[in-house]
Amino acid sequence: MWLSKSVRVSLLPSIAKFPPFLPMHNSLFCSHSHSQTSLYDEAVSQFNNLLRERHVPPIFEFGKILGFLVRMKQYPTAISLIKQMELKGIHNDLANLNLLINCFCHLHKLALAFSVFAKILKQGYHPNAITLNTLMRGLCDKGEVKEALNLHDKVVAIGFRLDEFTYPILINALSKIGEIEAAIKLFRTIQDPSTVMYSIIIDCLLKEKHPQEAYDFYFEMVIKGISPDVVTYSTLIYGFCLVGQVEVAVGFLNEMLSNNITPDVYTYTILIDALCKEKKLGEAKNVLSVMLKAYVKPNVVCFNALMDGYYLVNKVKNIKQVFSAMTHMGVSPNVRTYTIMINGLIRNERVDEAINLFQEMPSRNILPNSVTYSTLIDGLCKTGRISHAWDLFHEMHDRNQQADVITYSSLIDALCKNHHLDKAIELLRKMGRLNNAQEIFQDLLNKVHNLNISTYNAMINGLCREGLLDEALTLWSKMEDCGCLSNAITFEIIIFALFKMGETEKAEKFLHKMIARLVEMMKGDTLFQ
DNA sequence: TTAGGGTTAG
Repeated sequence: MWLSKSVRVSLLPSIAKFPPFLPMHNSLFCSHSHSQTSLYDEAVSQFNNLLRERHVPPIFEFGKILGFLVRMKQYPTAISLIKQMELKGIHNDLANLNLLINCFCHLHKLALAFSVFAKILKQGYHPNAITLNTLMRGLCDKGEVKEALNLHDKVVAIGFRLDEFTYPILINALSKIGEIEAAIKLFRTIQDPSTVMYSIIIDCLLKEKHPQEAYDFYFEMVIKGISPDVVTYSTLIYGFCLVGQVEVAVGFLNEMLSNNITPDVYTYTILIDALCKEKKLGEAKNVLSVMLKAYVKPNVVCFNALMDGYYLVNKVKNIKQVFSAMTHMGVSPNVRTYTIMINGLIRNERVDEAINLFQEMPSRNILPNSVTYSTLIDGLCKTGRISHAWDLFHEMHDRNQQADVITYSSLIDALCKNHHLDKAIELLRKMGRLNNAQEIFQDLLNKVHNLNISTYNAMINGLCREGLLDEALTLWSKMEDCGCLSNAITFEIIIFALFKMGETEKAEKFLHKMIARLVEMMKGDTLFQ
């Protein structure tokens, strides 16, 4: 009921009036002739020209170029150019030193970032809000949110004035680590929260599935006269689609249109993705044509969402159409495009085509990541091609792509089902060396069921041999809980391992348990096998 | 010239 006023007439019927497919030859969307590389080369060569001038040009001339390189995410280059300036005896100003901090932060080299900060202080510059905001963002990006908050508290305590950019950084960081209460608490300390701050809180609440609270924040900002912008609306549309309230999302879309806020590529992509996930491909396509008519160029994310949708409804043929439209518009596929295609082909039982696509990736300069590997490994496992999956598992390891709980689960599941216990144990051994071994092991426990006693014994033995005694005992409990009672071999494995690890007390307990079980079985006139 | 929020894959 609380949303009835904001939900206007559904836009979907009006979208449906648009023609079914799009004019792909629109020259406005074709790729530009200036490549990123040439702009980069141009910037570096201009910088070198500045360095060669007889009279040192104003520092901000260097700064302009450095700023451009930072926007292009060319952090190592920017760092090396700043070093060259210093080698020539040109002193950087505060702006350039801030920029250097920014580069180190993006490369997660916080120690170096802080050493520049020390240099700023040593040279007698007064750090400004940008300096501190950049450092705080660097800490947050590295997961050191507490340290960022400490830094904030310290500088505020000495009377330093931060600015409107500071709080979005901190609130967002708290939100992203799930500390929503702390995020809201910090938000409430700010006198005049901005649209950005409201958007962050709304986004977080919706992602944590608290639509009512999110709506309350939205309502509060409107009442206070703080206008929601295209990001706020896109966030609301995304979040309400996420909690399954698509009609509310459409209401927000209508509201943003009547407030003359133009949807951008994010807004349209969010809608296209939501419709695709509901298998409403016709409507998704219509949103795409509305988008094109509004001269908003779809990006790779948008095409990826659409392709995933087509696979979901098994329309493999349409993928080629989308793929060529994408290429025609100068949008390059990325690793997710390939992963979506590989996954879609597997879902449509076209594993060989998926393998071909996977093999084509390096020639396109796109390297498979752990999701790509896991997707293909899972497909191979499910179609019984275990040895190929096993090879890929080793390949991903060699190429520094970390296997995770999903990769291990697929493989262990398949190996257990196909009686390749030796290999399952080899995996358990690898798991033991991982940070998230416990998580993977829990998942494994959920997956293994209906195994027979010799399978359990083999796995327990494997775990014991690797010194993973806790895991072995957990598996033992699970086995007994499942009604698969230990036999003499099970006890022997566990008792031997416990003695070997010096856990004499536990070993003796097991010994007693074994004897008691033996007596019990003899009483019941059952042979102890 | 430098700093803040929203979209896609197993």
